[in-house]
Amino acid sequence: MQQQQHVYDRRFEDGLNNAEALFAERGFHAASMRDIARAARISVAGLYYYLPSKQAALYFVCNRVFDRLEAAARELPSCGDPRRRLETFVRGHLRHMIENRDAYRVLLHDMKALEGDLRSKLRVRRRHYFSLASDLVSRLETKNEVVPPRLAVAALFGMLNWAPMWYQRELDGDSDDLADNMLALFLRGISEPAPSAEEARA
Amino acid sequence: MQQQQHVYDRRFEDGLNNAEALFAERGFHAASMRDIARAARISVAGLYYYLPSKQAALYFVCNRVFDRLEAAARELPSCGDPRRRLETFVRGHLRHMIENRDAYRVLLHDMKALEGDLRSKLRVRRRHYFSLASDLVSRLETKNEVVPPRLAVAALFGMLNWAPMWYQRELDGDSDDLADNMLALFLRGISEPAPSAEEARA
DNA sequence: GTCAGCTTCGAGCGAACGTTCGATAGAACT
DNA sequence: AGTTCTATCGAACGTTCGCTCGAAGCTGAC
Repeated sequence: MQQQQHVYDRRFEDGLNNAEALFAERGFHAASMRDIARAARISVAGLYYYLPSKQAALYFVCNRVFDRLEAAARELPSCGDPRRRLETFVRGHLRHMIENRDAYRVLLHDMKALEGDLRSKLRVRRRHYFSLASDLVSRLETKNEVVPPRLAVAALFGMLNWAPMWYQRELDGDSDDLADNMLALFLRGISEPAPSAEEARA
Repeated sequence: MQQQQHVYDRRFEDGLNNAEALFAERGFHAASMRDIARAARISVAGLYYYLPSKQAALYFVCNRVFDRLEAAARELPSCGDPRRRLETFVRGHLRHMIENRDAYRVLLHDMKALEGDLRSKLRVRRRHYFSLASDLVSRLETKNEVVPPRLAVAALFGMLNWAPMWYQRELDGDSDDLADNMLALFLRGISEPAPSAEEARA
C-alpha cells in the first residue's frame, strides 16, 4: 500500500519533471502534453492519470518552487545582524535558482499563463516571498537613505532574477561567489557614500 | 502613388502595433492571428496581406525595438567623461523601456519563440547592443575592481530590464528619476569603498 | 467603358491541440 | 474463483491554430 503510494508519487514527480524541462525549453504554450508524455515514456492518457490537466501541471511546477524557496527562507536565523540575514537569504535564493534553473525559467516566464484560482494562489505566494525580502532590506540600518527603499528591493530582485540568463559556472564561480559579489555591489550601492573627497568633485 | 505607399505603411504598422499589444498581453503563442486581425479591425486574410506570417510579425516587433535602442545609442556623445556617457545611455534605455513597455515585454519574453534566421539576426543585434553597454561600463575607471566586470554589466542589465515588472509612475517618478537612482546605486556599488572605518569592522 | 492593379474578404484546408472514453491487463483482496 | 482497484493504453472527440485560395470591390489610367 505504501509501496504503491511510493510508486505513484514517483511517476507523478517524473511527469512534473518532464513538464518542467519542456516548459522551460519551449515555453508553456509551445510544449504540448504529447511532448511531455513522450519525454516521460508514457502515453498521453497515461500522463493524464497523474496530471489532471496542463494547467495543473504548470501550477504544480510553479508551486514547488515556492515550497523550496520558503523552506530555505524559514531557516533564516531569526535573530542577529540584519546584514547577515540578508546575506543568507541572497545566498539561498541564488543557490536555489542556479540548481533549479528550469523551474525558475518557468516561474518567471509562464506563470502568467495560469488562469483563475491557480494564478491567484501563486501570486499570493510570490507577494509573500517578495515582502519577506523587502523586510530584510528595510531592516538594514543605512544611515542615510540614498536610494528609495522600494527601488532598492526591486533592483536587488532584478539582479538576482536576471542571473539565470547569463550565469556560467566556469566564468562566474559557484553560486556563493555570485552572491558575495552581488551583495557587495548592492550593499555598497545603498549605503551612504563615505565622506571621501573624489566622489563629490566637480 | 506616394499616397498609396503611405496608406500601406499605416496599415502595416497598425497590424504590428496590435500584434505587439496582444503578444505582450498574452504571450506569442497564446495570441492568435485571429485575435490580432480582430483588434486591427480587419479580416484574417486581410491581415496576411500585410504580415506574411506570425513569425514575421514577431520579428518585426522585436526588430524595431532594436532600431529605436540603437538610434538612441548612436546619439551618445562620443567624447567626454565615460561616466556621463553611461548616464546618458541608462537614461535612454530606461525611457525607451517605459515608453514601449509592450514591445519590451515581447522582446524579453517571446524572442525565443522565433525560429531559424530571424532568431539569429535578432540575437546578433542583441549581442551588439549588450557589448556596447559593456564597453561603456568597462571604460569607467574604477580605481579598484571590487566586482568582476562581467557581473557588473549583468547586474546593471538585471536592474534595468526588471524595471517594467514593477515600475509605477506615481510611486517611482519619471524615467529619469529611475535612472538617477539606479545609476547612484550601481556606480557606488562598483566603486572602491572609501577608506572609512565602519565598513571594515569585525 | 474597359482594363489592370491594389486591397479586402468568406470559406475552408490540414494539422495540432487539450482532453476523454472504453477497454485491458495485472495485482490484491475475499 | 470471482470481484475490485490501480495503472495503462489506442483511438478518437471537438476546437483552435496558422495559413491559403478564389472571388469580389474599389480606384485610377487609358
